[in-house]
Amino acid sequence: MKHGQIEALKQLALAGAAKGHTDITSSELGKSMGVSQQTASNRILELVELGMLTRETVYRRQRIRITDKGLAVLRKEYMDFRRLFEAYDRLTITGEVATGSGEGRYYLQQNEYRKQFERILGSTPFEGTLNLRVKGREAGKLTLLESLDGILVNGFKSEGRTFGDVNCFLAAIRDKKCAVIIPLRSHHRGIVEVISTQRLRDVFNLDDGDFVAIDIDVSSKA
Amino acid sequence: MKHGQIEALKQLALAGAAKGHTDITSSELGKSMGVSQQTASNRILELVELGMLTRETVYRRQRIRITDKGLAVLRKEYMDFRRLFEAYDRLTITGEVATGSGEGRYYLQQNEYRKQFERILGSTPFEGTLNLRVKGREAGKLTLLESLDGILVNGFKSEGRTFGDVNCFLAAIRDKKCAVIIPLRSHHRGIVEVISTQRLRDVFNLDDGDFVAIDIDVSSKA
DNA sequence: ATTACTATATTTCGAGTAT
DNA sequence: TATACTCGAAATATAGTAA
Repeated sequence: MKHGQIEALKQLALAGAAKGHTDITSSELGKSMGVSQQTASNRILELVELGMLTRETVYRRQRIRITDKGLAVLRKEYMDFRRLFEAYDRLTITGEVATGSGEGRYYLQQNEYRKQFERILGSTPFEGTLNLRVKGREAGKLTLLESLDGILVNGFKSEGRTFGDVNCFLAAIRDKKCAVIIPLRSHHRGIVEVISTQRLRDVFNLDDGDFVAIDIDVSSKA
Repeated sequence: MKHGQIEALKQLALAGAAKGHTDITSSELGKSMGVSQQTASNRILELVELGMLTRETVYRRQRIRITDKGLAVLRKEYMDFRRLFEAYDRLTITGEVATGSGEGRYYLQQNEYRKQFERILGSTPFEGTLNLRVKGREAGKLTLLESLDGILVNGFKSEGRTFGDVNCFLAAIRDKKCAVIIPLRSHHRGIVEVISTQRLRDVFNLDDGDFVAIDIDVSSKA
């Protein structure tokens, strides 16, 4: 099915052919679509041929109704856009508490990062990260999260080393404010790293293997 | 702006370029659009040229983000569809009580019509119509109503005369169930004709010139 | 007025291919 | 692997026009 056909269906629907009927000329339809009368006429013929419109002539105009088949096409388009514009802005990922490599602690000790995390969390961050290992369905959410733009934490150079940009999302674990950090130039490791103002293992008395759900605000921007 | 461009924008948005970014190849985009790699590549170039996308190269893939300008185009499309699928199903028209030509009463005396109106109202209709004259903005609503498909009341022949099809909508005046009838082959006269099981002038003590609001259920179908 | 046909003009596509 | 160029082919739009 061509795009011009869907556009014609849409214009006819907007003119009232979806709920009832519309009496329209091919010139008028062409004008609303930004094409010629001839092209519009063709569209109507094509759509009738496809069984998406019914047509009768009334007072030299075409009385057009969109059939259920035509309506289904429009509804599919609509659903695509709904997915786009009515997507959630919260994401909950559940993971298993795991012991990290100590890398997170090393990063949190870097003053350039600390200053920026402090602005995000509202207070000095604890010098370490909580690592949550995610698997299966939850890993898909992590992939999604990695594609989103959150709060950008700028990289820097220090002691001859390069520290890269970090993507950051505000989040909460059982209403305790925290943040998920995602190094921008790293590959997927199935680990969610969480920072907070306190040591989360202590706050919630967590041990390796405990499952924790984290609510992430994916709408958070710089 | 071409349709192919809007389709490309939509596909990129669905791939995540609206909320964040998507790393995609021109082949992949082409596949999702049902066009070749070359065409998809062209679309991306065109959209960048139009300022609707930003692009950088990451790991031999194109990291694409939709700009606010691109998002505006998608949002406009979405709004068109929303108008289509989230339209009201009630319409209130206010009109002035007027004395009709007596035609309504004549129609209501025809047994073929009476039987069908009785099925619609649930009980025998009163042998007459209440005429409401509508003007200005309200007249526009009447035009809209005339374009909708309601409950079809079939025409017939009797005493050598042809009685045409009538379009009918369930309605209510101050919670009193009634119906609006619209002869299918008549021209707009700025009059809403209302039938009910009782004489509405008596029920509400109406005189010519009184204003009455009628709530019409435009979703009512045969 | 219309619709819609035919013929021509224009656009768009994608295979081949350089980078 | 990619992207993106050229160019011949295919598809599409429109002008002119008949009914």
